[in-house]
Amino acid sequence: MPIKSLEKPDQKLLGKRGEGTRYALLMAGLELFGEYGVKATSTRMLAESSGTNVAAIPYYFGSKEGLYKAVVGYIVERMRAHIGEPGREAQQMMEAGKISKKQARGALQQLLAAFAGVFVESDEPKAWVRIVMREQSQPTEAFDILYYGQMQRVQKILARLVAVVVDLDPEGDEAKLRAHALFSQILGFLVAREGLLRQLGSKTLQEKHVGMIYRVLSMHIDACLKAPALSEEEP
Amino acid sequence: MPIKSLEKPDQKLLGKRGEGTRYALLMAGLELFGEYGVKATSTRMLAESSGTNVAAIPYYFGSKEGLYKAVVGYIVERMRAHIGEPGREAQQMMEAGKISKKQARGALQQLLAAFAGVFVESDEPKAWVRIVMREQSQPTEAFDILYYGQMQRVQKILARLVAVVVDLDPEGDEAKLRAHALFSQILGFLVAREGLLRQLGSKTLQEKHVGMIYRVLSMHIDACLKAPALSEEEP
DNA sequence: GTCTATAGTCGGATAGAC
DNA sequence: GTCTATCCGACTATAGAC
Repeated sequence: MPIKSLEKPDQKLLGKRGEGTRYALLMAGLELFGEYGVKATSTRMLAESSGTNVAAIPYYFGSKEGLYKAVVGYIVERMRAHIGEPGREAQQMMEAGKISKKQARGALQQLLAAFAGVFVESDEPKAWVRIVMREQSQPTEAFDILYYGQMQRVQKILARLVAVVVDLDPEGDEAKLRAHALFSQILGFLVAREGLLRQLGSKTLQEKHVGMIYRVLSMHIDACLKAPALSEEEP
Repeated sequence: MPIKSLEKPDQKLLGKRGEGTRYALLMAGLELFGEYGVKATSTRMLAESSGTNVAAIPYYFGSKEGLYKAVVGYIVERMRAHIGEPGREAQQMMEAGKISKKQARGALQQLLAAFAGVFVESDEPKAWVRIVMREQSQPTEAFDILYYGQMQRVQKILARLVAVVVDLDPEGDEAKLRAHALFSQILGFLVAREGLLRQLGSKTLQEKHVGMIYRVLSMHIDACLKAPALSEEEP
């Protein structure tokens, strides 16, 4: 039984008969779509991996693509649970009124560390992260589900926190771009991992590597936030 | 003007009869494998796009996978031509003897700007970049061709330059990880572009965005390089 | 070297038994 | 709700004409 973490078997969903099959397909889709992509994952693979049969896919989800979209919706749901909390904290702080630079800096470190946890943490990138990345570089219809479901909120929070620290317009391009660059530093340890591992001469990320990655990222983030505002354009 | 189309039709390759067909397939593969991935690209698509026929693929390359490997080999060849130059300069400087921190800092900025040119520049990420990224996150047999063909060298140069600037062991993990983090900041504008574009409220990257991205990246790189060495482990 | 025709396989979706 | 059997289209690779 492979699936872990994101895939907490939600017992509430298993009440009705048939929900077990539905859920099993969802989990198999999460794993296989992440590993091989939608096109390369056959309904037969899904049926075997889930312990069901090919006919169950059109029955529950209309089609293979329907299953894929349901998987993406499930990812959004679970993302909320995982990185939602530090995000909510930061959001509440900002909405509650003024937030100091120091607080914003701390919130950024915390939020980005949460992402680093997801991206760096595990030996093998989690299947759902791969799905998200694939949608980023080659968006399908399902990208909207991801973006409006969760990503947009995270982007906004990051940009606003950066804006507070560096004294920028939170709606301006510089805040957005700088937030994106910060986030990218973390992302790189996920998407360009294979090359990194070869350079480190290791098959997987060792604990010593992970520890140093966290420290390097924290230091770099801090350094970047010390850089002053770039654009002083008059309106 | 940084990097231009990887796809320069090399006339020298078109001498013999049949080389035109071979080359046409190579170009079609570059485009279609980048756009859809290997599995999702059919031999029919390749034949139509190249103006040839399906039988030409096994004839020249043995199989569709053979064509893919040939495409990856071609990418390495062209990468050498493009980002090779600033890399060679930096390498020669280092091999020639001592290199000052200021020189190393300049070389890093130059080298990373060359990558930014490739990654940020065009509206649509070039097809070959997508192939490289796909191999990073889900390496196939072809990854070796990429890694030992070009990437390894770039990694080494970046790590050594970082080591000079920050006073680190060029073979140590910190230099490698910090170089990787710097590179990632640039990479993020390629792999997470869709989300960024939505945040910017734009269908494509505008010129004003590109300009600001360059400035932000340059500033961030400089800021990160000012951060002191982290590890002071005794041997 | 090029291309058409075709073999042989595997894909997704469906029908209908249980 | 579940599952087997099956349809039919799309796929890769090959055979063989030109």
